[in-house]
Amino acid sequence: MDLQTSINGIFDNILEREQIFVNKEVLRHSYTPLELPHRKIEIHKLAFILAPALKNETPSNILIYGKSGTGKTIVSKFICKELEKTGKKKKKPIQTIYLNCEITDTKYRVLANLAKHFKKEIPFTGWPTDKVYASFLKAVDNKKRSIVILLDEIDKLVQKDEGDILYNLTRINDDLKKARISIIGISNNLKFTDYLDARVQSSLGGEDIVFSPYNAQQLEDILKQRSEIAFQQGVVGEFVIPLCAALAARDHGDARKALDLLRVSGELAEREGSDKITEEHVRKANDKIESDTVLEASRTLPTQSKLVLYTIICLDERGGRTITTGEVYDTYKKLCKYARIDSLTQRRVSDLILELDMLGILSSKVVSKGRYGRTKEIKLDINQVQTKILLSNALKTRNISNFKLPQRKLH
DNA sequence: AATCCACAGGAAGCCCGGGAAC
DNA sequence: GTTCCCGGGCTTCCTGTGGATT
Repeated sequence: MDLQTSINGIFDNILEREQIFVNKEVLRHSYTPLELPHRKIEIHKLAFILAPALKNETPSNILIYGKSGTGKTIVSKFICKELEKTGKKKKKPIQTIYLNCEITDTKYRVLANLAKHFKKEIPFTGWPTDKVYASFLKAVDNKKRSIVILLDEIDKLVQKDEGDILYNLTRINDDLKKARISIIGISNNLKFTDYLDARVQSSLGGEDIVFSPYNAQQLEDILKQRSEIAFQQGVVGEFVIPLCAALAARDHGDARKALDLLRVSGELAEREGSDKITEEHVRKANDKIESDTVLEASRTLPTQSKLVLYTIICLDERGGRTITTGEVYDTYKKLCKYARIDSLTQRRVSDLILELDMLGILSSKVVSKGRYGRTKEIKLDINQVQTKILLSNALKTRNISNFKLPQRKLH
């Protein structure tokens, strides 16, 4: 009976306890606030460059640089929205398209995705790329209009050697009779133009805008602005926002990180049933975010990468010398044999280690040991105990937790 | 100064699954 | 069905290299 009554009101109880947040969505990165603090100059510059679109002229292509969490995406999206709005008011058809090149990461997909915005369905794969291009061209050019294409994380395309799509896109106006296309490229990498074709470089980089990282004070302003909408009055402790700002500023002024910190701190406080967010919550949130991202990354790793990571953790536990590629490969091969899984070549494993590095799970550094060759020195950046348990669970059909490291060879 | 280790990491090409077109 | 494309994972083969040792 007692149990019944307490369960009956379970959601009421939870809702009653929600004394921290008013609107949590405000703290997510996808949320666009009405005002973007400390980005006035950039907004004006962008607007100035894009304004010709409203006078039936083609705006210059633009390149936007800046590290992650400096507001590049949000500012560009904001401006595009405004541009469309004004275009509608003035009866000038302007369409803006947002594409993230980390997801849409090949020329085929970029073109297919663009074509989709003009009601042209193109299969995931199958067509020759030039056919997709032609089909996109036809769909766009069926009436007079201005189009602004926002290519986020454009450096990913170049990295994957798909940069020639940029050449096509920057020259597309030559093939168009009615429509006009401008491109805004957004890049995290300041030096990515170095890898571009000189012709693309000149036409894409007509205008450059650099977003510098926020400093701690600016981050504080951003957090203050959002926290006023996000939280109940008086729940945010005095030093909470400065601490979030300081922690994020240390991480190259990443506003996303600052917002995450604040949100997770709030969630932790809420879960504890506390009615105030304290600095302690922020510290806990900082740890939680770090371990969550790493664990999540490890969980979604393909089997072979899991095996490689497991090998490295085992070697690291044994301690002693620094870990090198050759050592990892030897042990990995034994582990594979033990688990009855086909092993990959050293070349491939070397790439897998690099991938783990890029995920922030480990850091590897190429060092030369003189007579004893050149190799990568590998250092783990994660909570090994948790990750090891997670990995052996994920691979439990192979029973790898019983795997014993072979005796260390004497050098 | 020459040698040589133990790899790094580029290039090319294979194989496979997914899909379209004929 | 066959034949064509695309992309991703992988192998094979390869050339390159920093610096301790000879």
